[in-house]
Amino acid sequence: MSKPILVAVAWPYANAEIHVGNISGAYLPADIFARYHRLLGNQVLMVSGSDAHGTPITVRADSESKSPEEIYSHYHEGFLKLFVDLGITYDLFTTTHSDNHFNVAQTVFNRLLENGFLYREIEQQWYSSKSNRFLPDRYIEGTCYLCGYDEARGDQCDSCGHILDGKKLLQPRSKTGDKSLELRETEHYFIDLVKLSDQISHYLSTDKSHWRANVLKPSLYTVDEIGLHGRAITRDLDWGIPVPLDGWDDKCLYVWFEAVIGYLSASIEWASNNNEPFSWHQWWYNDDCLSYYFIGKDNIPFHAVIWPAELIGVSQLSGDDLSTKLNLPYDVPANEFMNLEGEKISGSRNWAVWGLDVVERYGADAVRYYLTVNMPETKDTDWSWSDFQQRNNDQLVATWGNLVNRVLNFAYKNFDAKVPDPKKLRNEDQTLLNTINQGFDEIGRLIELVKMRQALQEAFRLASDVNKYLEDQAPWFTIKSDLDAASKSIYTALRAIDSLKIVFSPFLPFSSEQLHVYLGYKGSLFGDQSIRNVQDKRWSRSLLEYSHKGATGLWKPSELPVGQEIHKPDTLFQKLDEEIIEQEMSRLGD
RNA sequence: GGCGAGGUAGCUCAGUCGGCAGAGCAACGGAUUCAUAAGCCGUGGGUCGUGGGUUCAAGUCCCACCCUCGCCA
Repeated sequence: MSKPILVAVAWPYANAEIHVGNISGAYLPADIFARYHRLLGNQVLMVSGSDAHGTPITVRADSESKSPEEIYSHYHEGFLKLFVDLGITYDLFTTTHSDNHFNVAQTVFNRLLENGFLYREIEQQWYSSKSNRFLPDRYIEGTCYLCGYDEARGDQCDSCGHILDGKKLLQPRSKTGDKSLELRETEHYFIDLVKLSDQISHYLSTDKSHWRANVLKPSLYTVDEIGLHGRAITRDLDWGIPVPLDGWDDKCLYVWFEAVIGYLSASIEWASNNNEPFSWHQWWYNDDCLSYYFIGKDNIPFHAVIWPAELIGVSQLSGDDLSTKLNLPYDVPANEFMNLEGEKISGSRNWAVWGLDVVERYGADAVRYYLTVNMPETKDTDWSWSDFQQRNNDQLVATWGNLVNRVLNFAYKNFDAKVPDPKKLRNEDQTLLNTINQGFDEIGRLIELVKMRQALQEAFRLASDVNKYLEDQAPWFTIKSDLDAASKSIYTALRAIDSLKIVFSPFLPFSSEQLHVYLGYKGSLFGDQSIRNVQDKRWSRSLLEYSHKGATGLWKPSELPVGQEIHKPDTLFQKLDEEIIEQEMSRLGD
């Protein structure tokens, strides 16, 4: 039975490059999950995009004398390249800066307004009479009203550490030195989370036993114990999505409100790009669809509370008259953070391992491997270069890479580069194959529970079982006296690695594809990724797509044909010299 | 200060319903050679942060405290 699965992945904010912590936290587990479900034959829709709007991007644009669009485009292009190089197979990776997303976000706003979940309120904000605009707190500096430090930021004082009310700063000025600031009243729309809080509470209390405690507990606590309060969803800002009301077009939707709508808008865009404009209903108006949101822990409140609130409040998009309401998240398997050499990753201090950089130097699968065995599923974990080098050599290369190499080489050299005919298999052969067949169920179950590190560990256990089997059978010995026994052993080992190729493929897709070729298969396990440019009414932009067309991989044990030709093998993974530890360490820091 | 997460082998981490402390790597010993000096067999290694409590039995449940990290005041 083929099931629709929505794989919703955190939207990277387009004012910084992606580092290994971001990858390990959200993008990689999502890809493993999506690839596995595609191999099972489920209908996967994996979407995300660049989060392009908001104040941090305008701040950066100002400081670099560029337009916000230039900033966002620069990082967006880098994201696309990284996801291709690393094999993160989004069916669509788009952007919030698109006609489609503007339309959907504005529709959501209007719908919430119609349904009575928005209200207006007047608040005070700093206004620059020099540049004739409101300035968000992040733009403001001044003297701390608590400790007198004269370079406090609008949201926090770096001297005394207190969170500040930006409106109380003494001698306020903008980051660019503008002192013509005054408090002015401005009106904004708020989402009425109080009105929605019973439904959120009910949602979070019903059938959530599969949710991680680090996601469910704080969310329930916020809703049931602290209580929700209304939140402003508009800002005085010109880089963003205009509020779709007469007289409000100088204000924008607040970025936290509109970016999460991207999951829905990207699904709609995907459907439209594929000329099936309503096919997204299958993932959004369908009780049978399971939607998984892969995010980091910093995003939990937005995905476990606010996004469900928006969906409940919207109920259905205007004009849709269907038997179900918009689907709420089935699971939000948020990960903790990955640190680097024991310290928090920090782009500004150059304390980071950048995705594009590390994939270029060590290859996608080596990086995917290390990020999976070290995935912060239950607590913060640490990227250590010494650990990376050792695990690469002692596990990835030694256990799996070497197994493939020894089996393929033996068959290539001693059996005329063909899969030998085992005739009838012995008990010990069948026992090994049975063990591996059971591995499909066990590893699949773990992936479905989003326990990726345990799943990969099980896969390695199977590789180790094959190594043991080879030691027991010693075909390099029997081939001298009993060719039939050696044939049975090598046939069994080939079939075992052919199965393991599938088991490893969600984690290590590139090397599995390579092994697929070495084993003499035509075609590929997965489909293709491609980047292309599209022309909106207002903007030209690029997006990343994945097509599963032509993919032949299936989540089931090998049926390796006897006599199939084996290609001359080469190593799947490279050993790393100890020197890289020192080299990489010296790159860190300023 | 409040909330949350965490503290288990040299390192990275599992540990479900309370039932004889586990895995991988590292270390040490052994047999072997098809393979990227790889793989295989075996061994050692722990006051489960500290102190109390409940229990026939506590890494696990309860209380207090110490330390680390994060979020919020």
